[in-house]
Amino acid sequence: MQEHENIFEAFLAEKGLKFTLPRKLILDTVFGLHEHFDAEQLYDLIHRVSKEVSRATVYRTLPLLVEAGLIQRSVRSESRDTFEHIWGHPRHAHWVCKVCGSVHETDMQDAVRILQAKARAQNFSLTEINLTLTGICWKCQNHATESQ
Amino acid sequence: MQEHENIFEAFLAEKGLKFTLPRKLILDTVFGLHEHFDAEQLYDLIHRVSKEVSRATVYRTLPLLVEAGLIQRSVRSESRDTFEHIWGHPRHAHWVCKVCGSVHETDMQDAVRILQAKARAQNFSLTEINLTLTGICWKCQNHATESQ
DNA sequence: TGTGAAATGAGATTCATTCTCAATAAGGAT
DNA sequence: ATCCTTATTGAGAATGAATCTCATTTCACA
Ligand SMILES: [Mn+2]
Ligand SMILES: [Mn+2]
Ligand SMILES: [Zn+2]
Ligand SMILES: [Zn+2]
Repeated sequence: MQEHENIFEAFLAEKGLKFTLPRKLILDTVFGLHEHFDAEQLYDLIHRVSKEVSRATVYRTLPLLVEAGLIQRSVRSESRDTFEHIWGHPRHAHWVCKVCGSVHETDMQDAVRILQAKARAQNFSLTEINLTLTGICWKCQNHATESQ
Repeated sequence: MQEHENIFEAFLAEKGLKFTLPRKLILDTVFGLHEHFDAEQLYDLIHRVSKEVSRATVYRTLPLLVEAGLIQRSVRSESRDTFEHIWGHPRHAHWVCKVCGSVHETDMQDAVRILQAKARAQNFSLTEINLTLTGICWKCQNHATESQ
């Protein structure tokens, strides 16, 4: 059994909930992915493997995974909520280009340290950090320059 | 004429758009507010003063204000997009308590400096910073302790 | 005052997400 | 193994924020 399964099972047990097959399938698919994803993409992916999980269960399970600290909401893409796993992944910031829509990631350990100190100072028990930087990427700036 | 009006008018002119009465009403209401708001709240507020602005125009104007750099999307509240003005306001981080839902703000000039340096280093033209920290506030932690 | 483009309002539409509820599955107790 | 209670599920209906449509109005400028 993989560690994220242990974590989720323990989390569910704590709340008197069951580690069912649909929940296991969803969890494993999420941790088999290494990109941001939304509920619909996840539902499609699971369906390639098995027809066992309904859309409703996908939508119901995602908030449980968030609560368990395994995933977090990420940059909202168009009109959909997106997620990414955080368990086992370093904190990173998202740089969103408002021209081409690309999303880059960078390390943010230095900023994280500052924020964690701030959280301690005000007695805030910090679990998620969501840092999104919006602007124009270097590629799109170059395009703008060329076309002048 | 207030400065945000000048900025918006210049922005619109640049794009061949007009600084109309509905847009002016929306802008002034936004800058008369000093809290986070969503489109519906804004629409209601404007309606107390005048029946001149439709819901559609509110929804259409908000992205223009974002593009003009006057407001930005903020912490998503329930299912609605929320906004806050940024022009004339220092950057701040949002601390969201996942128990009571409260949203606190703190200064983040130090983190901003780090991020701006990072943006320069990778040639990213940075216009918006959105930093949301999720966890449990000190009040809710105390409640949890008391009830044990 | 006339012209063309931009803007608007009312309401229809979209579509991601949540909800409902009857049917199942889990798993502890006996 | 069988009961029993409670959690879970799937299918589809419902919700509702946001967007779109399009006929009408306003604007800027000549
Ligand atoms: Mn990411
Ligand atoms: Mn704020
Ligand atoms: Zn770009
Ligand atoms: Zn709280």
